[in-house]
Amino acid sequence: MYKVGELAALFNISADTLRFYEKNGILKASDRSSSGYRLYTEADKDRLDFILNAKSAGFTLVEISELLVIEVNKDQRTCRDTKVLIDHKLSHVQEKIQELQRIEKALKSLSDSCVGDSTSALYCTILESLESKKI
Amino acid sequence: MYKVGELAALFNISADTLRFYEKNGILKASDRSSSGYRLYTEADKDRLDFILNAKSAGFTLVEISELLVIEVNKDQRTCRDTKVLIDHKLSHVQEKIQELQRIEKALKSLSDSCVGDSTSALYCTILESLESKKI
DNA sequence: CTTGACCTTGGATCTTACTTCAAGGTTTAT
DNA sequence: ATAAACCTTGAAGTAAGATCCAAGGTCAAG
Repeated sequence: MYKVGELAALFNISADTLRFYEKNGILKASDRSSSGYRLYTEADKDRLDFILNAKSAGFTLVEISELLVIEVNKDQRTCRDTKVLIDHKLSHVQEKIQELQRIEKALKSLSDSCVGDSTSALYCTILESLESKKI
Repeated sequence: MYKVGELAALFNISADTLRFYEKNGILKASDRSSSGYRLYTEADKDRLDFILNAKSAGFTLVEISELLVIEVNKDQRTCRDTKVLIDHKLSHVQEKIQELQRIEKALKSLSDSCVGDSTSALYCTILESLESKKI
C-alpha cells in the first residue's frame, strides 16, 4: 500500500495530480487508513501506469476514461472497440500536425524573406506580409 | 466607419470577438457614435487585417500585441526585432510538431498491432501495450 | 513533547480565446 | 408605433489539466 506522496514519487508526478485524478473519477485509491490517508494498492499502481502510458500516447483524460472502461470490461468488449478509439485519435493528431505544418511553412516564408539585420523595420518584409492578405 | 457587427461581418468573425479584442487592448474602435456605438475606421480595419493574418500564421494574441508594437513604431525598430519574434515562434511550432509526430508514431504502432475485428478485447494487443511500459 | 514532513478538504487560480448572458438602449423598416 | 435587428455593459462560463492555498490533522524521530 502506497500513500499518495509515495505513489506520486514512483511515477514522478505530484500528489496533487493524483488527488485531481480521483476527483475526476479516473483513479481512486482503493483504501483509506484509519486517519483518512489515501492508500493505493498494486492494482491502483497498474491502473496509474495504464493512464500515464495512454497520456504519453496523446490521449486526453476523457479519452483515457473511455479506454479504462474497455480495459476493465475486457471480456465484454472487442478489439474493434479499442481500435476505433485509437484510429479516431490518430486522425485527430494527424490533422493537428498538418495545421502546424501549414503554420510552420507560413513562418518559414516570413522568416526567409527577412535578413533580420539592424535595418529599420520601416521596410521589413515580414511586417509587409502581415499587413496584406498574403498568408 | 463600420459598426462592430459590420466590421465583424467583413472578416467573418463575431462582434463579440471584436469587443474582446478591445477589452484586451489589441484593437480599439477609433470612435464612438453619439449613442455609444463603436465606430471603426479604415485604419482600424487594416489593423484587424494584420491581427488576423498574424493569427493565421500561428501567433497568440499576446504575441500579436508584441508584433503590433513593432508595426506601429516601425521607424524606431529594426528588422532584427521582428525576425527574433518570428524565429522564436517558428522553433516553438517545430517543437510541437515533433511532439505530435512522436504521438502519431505511438498511435500508429498501437493501431497496426491490432486487427480490430470482433475478437474479444481480452487479448487485444493495444490494451496489452498500454498495460506495460512499452511506449 | 516538539519539530518537520506528511496528509486531509474545499476552493481558488492559471492559460487562451472566446462565448453567453442579462438587462437594457438605439436604429430601421413597415 | 412597434417589431426586428442592432448596439451597450459587466460578469460569468467553457475547455483541460493541473497547481496552489489555507487551515488543520497525523506520524516518526530525537
